[in-house]
Amino acid sequence: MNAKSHASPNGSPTALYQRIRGDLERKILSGDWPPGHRVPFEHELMQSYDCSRMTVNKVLSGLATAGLIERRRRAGSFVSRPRVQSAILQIPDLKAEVEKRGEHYGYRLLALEKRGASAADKARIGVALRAPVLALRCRHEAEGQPFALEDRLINLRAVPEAMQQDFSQTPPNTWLVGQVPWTEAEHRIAAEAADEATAAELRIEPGAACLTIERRTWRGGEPITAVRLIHPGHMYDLVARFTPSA
Amino acid sequence: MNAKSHASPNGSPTALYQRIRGDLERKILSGDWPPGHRVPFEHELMQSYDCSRMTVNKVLSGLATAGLIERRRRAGSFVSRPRVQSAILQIPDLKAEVEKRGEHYGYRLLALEKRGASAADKARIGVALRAPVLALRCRHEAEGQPFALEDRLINLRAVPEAMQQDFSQTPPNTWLVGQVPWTEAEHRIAAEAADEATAAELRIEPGAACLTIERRTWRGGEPITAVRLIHPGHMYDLVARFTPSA
DNA sequence: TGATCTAATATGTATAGACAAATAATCGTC
DNA sequence: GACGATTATTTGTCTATACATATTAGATCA
Repeated sequence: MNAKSHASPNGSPTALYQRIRGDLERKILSGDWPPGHRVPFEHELMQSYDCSRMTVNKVLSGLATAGLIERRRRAGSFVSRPRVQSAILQIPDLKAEVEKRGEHYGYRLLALEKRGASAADKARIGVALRAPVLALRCRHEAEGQPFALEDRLINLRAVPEAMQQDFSQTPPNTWLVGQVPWTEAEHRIAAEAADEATAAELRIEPGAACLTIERRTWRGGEPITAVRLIHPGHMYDLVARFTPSA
Repeated sequence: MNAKSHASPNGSPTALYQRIRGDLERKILSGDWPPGHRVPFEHELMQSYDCSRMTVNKVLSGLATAGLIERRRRAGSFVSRPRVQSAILQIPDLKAEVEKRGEHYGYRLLALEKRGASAADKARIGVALRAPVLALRCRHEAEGQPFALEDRLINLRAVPEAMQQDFSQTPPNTWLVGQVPWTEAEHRIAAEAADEATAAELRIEPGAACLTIERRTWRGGEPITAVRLIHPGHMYDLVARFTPSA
């Protein structure tokens, strides 16, 4: 028996694997199979679809790593309990984002300093006291209007190349993305009132609501960078979308 | 030759698949293999690890669906270009979250109305004009202190059971999670100043910075619910974490 | 030179069979 | 009925093989 004999009956060229996966996903996501429902055993599925166990196994393990089902030996596979409420949060590259909307992107370096890490720096980025760090503060603009303040700390032990970079031209944001690989990241999102300095630099009223995003990244436990982005709350929305089934 | 002969040399019981995957992931995430680098061919890996092609194929396809590599027939597999900056945003179940911290959770239903969808409702949740919706507003408290205002619209055509539910006891939040499966969600995060009513209900100063999260969910294109959560900005942080390698 | 055809190659999908490991169910014993 | 050992079932992993399919590099030809 050869693989071709399993092309779907209607002649569509979809792989059998995809077809089974789609069928099961639909049953689960439609609520047809509620959480806790037992998915057919592998040997039942191989009969239904007239295929080998490897094929249905691949489908079921895939669904398991995607979190749609849970599998227990001897017991079977079960539709997972209520989905965790999670979403993919896209942290945009500001320059690319602005230009994608056809607006003119502007950038201004406000301050740059190489220094030994202070106690505050240490708390923020997690390097040793007096370890070399690069601190910079800059402003992003769209059509001449400030829309984000970036306050960044870079661990120079992890990213020594940062010293060679001319940050008066390239935003650190844009440079670091794609330059330095990371393995872990943490984000913290909060709303705060703008203080005097921030308000002046963003050209908004002191006390106005701002959306702040703090982001820290590591590579194998070593801190890379910590950044704090302050957006005027009214002009910036973060949109996160989630659709199951990669 | 049997499967057992591939137990890792040091006697660890890890599956060969896991070991290969770990090895390759480390190479990629450490930056050892930079973006664009060609991963060894399947036949090369099967020689290195002395295993069958199916095994390395499973590893490589896994890495591909995880987005770490890209595969091209005849050309080979390549480490992906700079990772998209995305993160898993955990939208917590408020009640569970508060109780997890050992604090007393309180809840108060402020308003509940069944009505035909207004134009505003239509814009917000996407149902037809005058379609039946359930609108409710409630407050979440931790240790007696308000920390979130929930303003929700439920599409009664999609979730008729909502009418039977006693929302003066159970937060809609908690009830909907795990009750109604969904396939798509959209989140919008912004900072806003509290208006008079909001400030009174949250017991904060009018104009204080608030973190608002809007969330809309669908099931197969049909709107389920739209919710707006308003948090006093100072007391609520959202933490999102990302670690590659499911 | 440039376009086109051809063969080689790497991945994509699938099969059938094998043994390992975990665990639910059963049976036997006290 | 409670407890413990045994058995059966299901998933987890792996092998060796096969053919399909996309794509590239090289050969061929206009």
